[in-house]
Formats: sequence, C-alpha cells, structure tokens
Amino acid sequence: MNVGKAVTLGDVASVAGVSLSTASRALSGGGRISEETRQRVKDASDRLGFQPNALARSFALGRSQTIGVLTQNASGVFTAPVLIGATMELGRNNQALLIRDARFDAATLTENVARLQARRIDGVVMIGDGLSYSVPSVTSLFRVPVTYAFGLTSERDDVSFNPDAEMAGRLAAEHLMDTGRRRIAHITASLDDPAARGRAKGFGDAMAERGLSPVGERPLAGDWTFGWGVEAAARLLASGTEVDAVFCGNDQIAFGAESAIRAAGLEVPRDIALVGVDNWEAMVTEGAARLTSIDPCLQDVGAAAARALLSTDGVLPGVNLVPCRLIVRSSTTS
Amino acid sequence: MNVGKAVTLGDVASVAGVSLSTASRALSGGGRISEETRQRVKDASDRLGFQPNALARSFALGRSQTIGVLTQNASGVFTAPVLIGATMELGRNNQALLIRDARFDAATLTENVARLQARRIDGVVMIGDGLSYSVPSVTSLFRVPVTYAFGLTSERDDVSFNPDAEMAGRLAAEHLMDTGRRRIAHITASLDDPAARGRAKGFGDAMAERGLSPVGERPLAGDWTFGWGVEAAARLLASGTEVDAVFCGNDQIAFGAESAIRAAGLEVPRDIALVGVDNWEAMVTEGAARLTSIDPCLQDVGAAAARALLSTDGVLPGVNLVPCRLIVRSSTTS
DNA sequence: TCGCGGTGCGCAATCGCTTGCTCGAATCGC
DNA sequence: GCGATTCGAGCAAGCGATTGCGCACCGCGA
Repeated sequence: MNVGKAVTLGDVASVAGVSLSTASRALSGGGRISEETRQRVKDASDRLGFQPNALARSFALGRSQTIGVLTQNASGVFTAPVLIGATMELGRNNQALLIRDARFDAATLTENVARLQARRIDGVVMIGDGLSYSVPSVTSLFRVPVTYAFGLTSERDDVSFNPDAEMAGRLAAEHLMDTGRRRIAHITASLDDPAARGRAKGFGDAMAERGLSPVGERPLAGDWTFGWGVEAAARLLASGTEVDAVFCGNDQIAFGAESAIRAAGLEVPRDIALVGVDNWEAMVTEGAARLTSIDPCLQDVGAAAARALLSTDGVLPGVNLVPCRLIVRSSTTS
Repeated sequence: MNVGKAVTLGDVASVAGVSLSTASRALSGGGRISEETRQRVKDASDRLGFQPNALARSFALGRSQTIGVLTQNASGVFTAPVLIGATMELGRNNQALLIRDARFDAATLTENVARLQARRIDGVVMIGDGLSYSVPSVTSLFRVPVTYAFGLTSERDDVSFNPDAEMAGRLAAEHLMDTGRRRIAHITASLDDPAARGRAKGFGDAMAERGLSPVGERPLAGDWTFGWGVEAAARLLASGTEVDAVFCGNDQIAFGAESAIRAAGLEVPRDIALVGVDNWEAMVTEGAARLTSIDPCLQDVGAAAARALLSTDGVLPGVNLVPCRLIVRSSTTS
C-alpha cells in the first residue's frame, strides 16, 4: 500500500478486500454489485480519504472533462460577462476549460482547433462578439458538440444562445404602461442593428397589445451614444409632441436623454419616465435619477451555452433566446 | 495501424520504422538519438499529422496542464477583467483552467481544494475581490504553487500581483504638470482605502519632486461616487481657491466633478483639467470632454499572476506591483 | 586482436482507472 | 432434483504516452 502518496483505487480495493474492478464499479455506480459490497467499498474509500485521480479517469474514458472556449473578443464590454457566465457554469460542473482566442485567419484557426482536439475536449463553446451577431460556424470542424453564445452562424442547426431582444422591448413597454404612462417614445440605434430592431419590435408589439402605439411613426434611430441620447431627446421635446416616457435602446442613450430632459427644465420621472437597456452598473447608478434598465443577463447567455454542452436535455437546434430582466429604479417610479 | 482514428505515437513509430520509445524521445527532445533518426520520426509525424494526446501525456507526466483558479467575486466590475486577463494568459500557454468560486466557509473550501487536487492541477491563481485587498492565504493547502491577483494575504511570502496605485497617482500628477498645470487638487475616496491612499501618495510625491504641492492640505476624501465628485468639486470652486486641474480618484468622481465644473460656468479642460482613474469605457467616452484617465491594466494584473505560475523566473515572493498606463483624452488637452 | 567506453535504440514497466468477458455460486422453474 | 438463469465479482486488456535499464554495435587505443 502506498504510504505518503495519494491513495489510489487499488488501496481502497485492498482495504475493502475486493478487486480493483469491483471497487471501480462500486464507486462509479455501474455494473452489478451487491449493496453490501458497494457499501464496504464506499466505507473504505471514505476512511482512506480516497480522491479519484481525475486525470487518469479522463484518460481511461477518453473524455477530458474539459471544454474548449473560443472567443472573438474576450475583453469586450459585452462579451466579458458572457465569457464569465460560461466560465463559472463550467466550473460549477467541474469542467475545466481551455480558452483560445479565435482569430479567424486560416492558420490560427487550424492551430486553435488542433490544440483543442489534442486535449480531447468534450465540447466547444464559441462566444461571438455580440456586435454583428454573426459568427463563423465551426461545428463541422469538431467531432464534439459545439454551442454558440452571443452570436449567430449561417448554419440553421447550430445551437446558439442569444439575449431575447424582443423581450427587452416588451418588458420596457409593459413596465411603463403598468406605471401609467401612455405617450411613450423610443430612442434607439440604427434599426439595421439586430438588437435595436428586436427591442423596437417587442416594444411596439407590447404597446399594440394594449391598444396603444408608440409616439412617432418610427423610433428615433441614431447610434448607441450618450450624444445621440441628448440630441434625440432634445429634438423630441422641441417638436412639442406630448411624451410621458422614453424607452431608450441602451443606458448611454438614456443617460443622454436624461441630461436633455433636465436641461429642458423637466424632471425624471415626474414628467418623463426613462427606461434603458444593458443595466450597466457604471451608468445606471449615476445621474440624478437612478436608471430603470433591462438587464440582458449576459452571464446567463454564456451559462446557457455552457449548460447545453453538459446536458443536451431539452436543447433545441437553432437559436435559443435567453430571457432578460427588468430592474426597476427611480427613473420610472418615484 | 489505426484507420479513421486519431493517429498515435505508435503509428508514427511504425511508419518511421522505430520503436515507440525512440519516437517519443525523438519528438520530445530528450535521450540519445541520432540526428538522422530524429529527422525520420519528425517527418513521419508531420506526414501523418500526428497530434500528441495531451491527456495521455499529462497522465504519464503527472501534470495536468491545468491551473486552478479561485475567485472571490468573479462578476465584479473590477475582478472580471482580472479574471479574464488570467484566463487569456493561461489559454495562450495552452493551460486549461478549472474555476471555482472560493466561498470561504470551511466545507466549501475543503470541497474546492479537494476538487482541484483531484485534477492534479499544476498551480493555483487566487483572485481577490479587489475591494478589501484582503484575501485568505491558501498557499499551505496546496502542494503546487499559488499566486494571488488583486488581493493581499497575511503571509509575507505569498506571491501577489496588484495594481500600482502610487504609480497611478504619479502618472496623473506628472501628466498634469507636463501640460502646464500648477494648482492641482485631489478628490478621492476615504484614505482608509488602500487604493485611494496609494494614489494620493504617488500624486503628492510626484508634485513634491517638482517643488509643488497639491491644492489644499489634504485630498478631499469622500467616496467613489459621481455624487461625491459633484459635491467636492462644487465645494472646491466655492472656496475660491485657485485651481487649474483636479486629479480624481476614479472616473465616477471625475465625471461628477466635470458636471459641477460646467454648472459653475467653467470649461474642461480650458479652465480646469481633469484626470480620472479606472479608464472605465462607459464613463470616459461620455460627457462633453472625453476623460483622460489612468488605466489600472487589470487584465495585466491577472495575466501576471498566471504567468508567474508558468515560469517562476524573476518572480519574487511578496507583493508585485503591476504598472498602470495613462490614457490621454480631451479632458486634459484641447 | 582484445577490451573498453560511448552511442543509438528497443524492451518493458508504469501511471490509475474502466470495462468486456468469464467463471463460480446462488436462485429459480418445471 | 436437475438444468437454466441470474447475479456478483475477478481477470486482464486496454488507454497513449514517458522512461529506466540493458543490449548491440561502433570506433579507438593498447
């Protein structure tokens, strides 16, 4: 018996007075084993403080308990939470991960794939950059399952997880209507942006369902900046249109809008309520009114993609939408 | 020979007409091998596209090529970049990582340590929460090296990596003096906070070295918020003290200060230049003047801690300070 | 010519665990 | 009561690499 070294399954077996294979089966659950023997082995295992050598196990099984993670832009403001969500979910399930930056020139790609294959990874999570929502499909390069987070591929059957943009719009609209607002405008980025489009649609749909319609024929579409928020809100106020709430496509726009509203001598939320999207700590807690915002739950997006690799139960091919969450603060309720 | 399966070292050996052991030595560099044989094996390896099974290799070597990562608060605004920095650095070096949330109740700790040990990890990076800068020492729990990022332990010899707060203060002061400012005030959080204290010290030292001293006897110490920035700046202006620049302890304070300065009818940077700390995307690019800020390079902090595990060259026990970087924007130069 | 040291390479053990197959014993059915 | 099942457990073969040891062969000096 080993002394001073890690205790192996062999030690457990000999203490329990059974063979190695029996000990293995007793602990891992498989095979036909009498309850009594199983218990005896378990006792021995506990008594010796047996820690199975995960490395050896992985080796024998041919599975590494390791998931490959390919990122396009790991340090991006939006992608970081996705990465972290995936990371933590894998950690919780005792999966190691091997991260590689997925630069997509052919040589690097080959190299990345080879490295992952060499580690006999059990699956791959590909994390998009969340901007274009467009990600190259790498599914066919691997023999193991691949899921995508925060991006769409051109392959219809690729399993991807993305924030539910329409839901964000709905939540915002419903919350504003619930708090008594009726004249709601929408300031957002260009509708060429899928996220902006989705939010606008959910917003419009939710209002329509209650027989209302947004202020203005179309959303005020510009870009995602503070500056655009200022400009659009100012324009809106100057037009004389009656408005009692603005749904802003993101927090920066909302922050800009707030600034314009205050500059016009109005108050948030008394005169105009504001809802943003992104729930961006740095923004939402600053400013005079703390901003009600839709949290896209990006960590959940990453976590969902990771989870889909660990258990395929209930995972459908195609695009899966991850729900977002409304965080109410003082920009909509006094 | 295997068909349709991954090619093994055995395949390479038989193609090269040598034994397994010779092939191994030829590829891994050790042992006495004639140059000719080595070349023959390498050719065969290339021709077959041999990818060594990293899992088997790890197993045989007893090293897993996996690093354990313990986090205290993975999703924190400040800790996330540190985690990502460590993560990416490990990925670049083909180290897998196994993340566990380091809750420090006894049971969870034991469990975490056991899980990591079971995977035969080669090292541990412990990532602090960056707030208290105080992290429990876990070095003695592992037989493998442990480094700390973004936190300090009570053990003098623990290898830790932290942002260089004094340098942040120095960089700010020097930049402001370089651009002609002389009457520089400092608005920051409570000096009980080590980061605030360090920045204030570096700031004061750098000014003293040029025969100047900060405006006011002591920094205006409050908290890290926008609100405090507004208040402190307003107070400063109201006091009538001559001021041509303010070094703010973080970006939120700076953003608040800018707001107060503009409210007083002054202009940034014409009348008063502003420097923040954190280089927080969400803040620095908004507002009228884009904010000059000190980037604490948190990713570098994580990366440094990771790197110290991979190669101990030049790593000193104790606290290692990671340099920060000045990012010049329009709040200090017109 | 013999002996010796050094060089190049292969044999076989090893790492710790999983698993297909086999075998003995106990149980069951007729 | 005896053959047919079934159940429990062990044997031994992998998994794919690394590595200590020994063997054959070479060249050189005596």
